[in-house]
Amino acid sequence: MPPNTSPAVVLERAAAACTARGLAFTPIRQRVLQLLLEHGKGLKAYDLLALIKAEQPGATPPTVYRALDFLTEHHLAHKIERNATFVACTQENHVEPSLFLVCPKCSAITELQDRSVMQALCRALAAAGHQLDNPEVEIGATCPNCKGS
Amino acid sequence: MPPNTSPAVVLERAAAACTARGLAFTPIRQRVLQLLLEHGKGLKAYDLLALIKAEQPGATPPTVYRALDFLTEHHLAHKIERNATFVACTQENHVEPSLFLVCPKCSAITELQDRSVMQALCRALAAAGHQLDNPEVEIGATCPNCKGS
DNA sequence: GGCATGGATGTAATGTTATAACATCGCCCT
DNA sequence: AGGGCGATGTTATAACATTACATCCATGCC
Repeated sequence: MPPNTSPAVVLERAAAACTARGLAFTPIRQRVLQLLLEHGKGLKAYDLLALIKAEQPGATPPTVYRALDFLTEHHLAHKIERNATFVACTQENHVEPSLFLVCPKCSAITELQDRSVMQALCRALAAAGHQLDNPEVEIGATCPNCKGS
Repeated sequence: MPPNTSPAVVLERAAAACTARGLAFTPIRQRVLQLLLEHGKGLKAYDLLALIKAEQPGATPPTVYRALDFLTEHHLAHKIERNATFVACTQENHVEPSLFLVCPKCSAITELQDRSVMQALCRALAAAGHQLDNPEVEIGATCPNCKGS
């Protein structure tokens, strides 16, 4: 996979994945994913709502929350809990758990897959009698751009 | 340290730490920490507010948020971002980063220190050009009690 | 003593994030 | 045609958090 997959390609993959699984990739859902992809960094639900509203004045919170629920449920987007933002998933293959590096300064999100960290983590969890719950692990980490400042 | 340090001991340690650092461990702050300790698992700010209000009817959101800000700023408590709960810190020595295991079912919080996981994590972050931001890393992990169900 | 200072708290209002509940639409299937 | 069902529209409200400004009170200084 190229370092930065273009929004168009990701969208197309998402459409294909939905078709394959019998899911409805409706215009709203598609548009929300597109906005997330175009924006790049995490977007808040109400920012998204404002963008949608510009095109579709009747939009309300449920409009975007429902689309986001769909996208996150089907692993086309992720919710970053720590700052209540949403980000498009750009990993083709989402069987492996990912680390999400969230920059506290600029809110940029970097999705990172690292087998050895995950193994160490799962081992430690198992030793404590726990079990990794969801494959999205958020880490607060200053990004390269903000590290200097 | 014994496996479960008693609330009284932790409170006393907190009071000592504040005195040593010239901080005001006021009744409200003390009471909030005490409630967190007694409760054991994560408490939401408004649950805490309800408890405080029972004793002090004039309490409002800022009353508890200010106490929580104080406690988290001075590492006497932690905020669990993923479900907006707060938990007392029970580790005596908070120089080392900790993992916070958050059970998605029952919201129990387990604080875990594991050097090897942290080292693996920091190595992976460094390789990606990032730097660990805060020493509190949250992991969604089903707890031993909920694992069966 | 008088009084300025600054941290802590009181108080009111508001901002931000998320969901509940119910109505309606449109498609597919028979 | 009509039933079923998933998606969407619509209204209201719940849940979480902050801003802004007023007040209080302990301390230190004149």
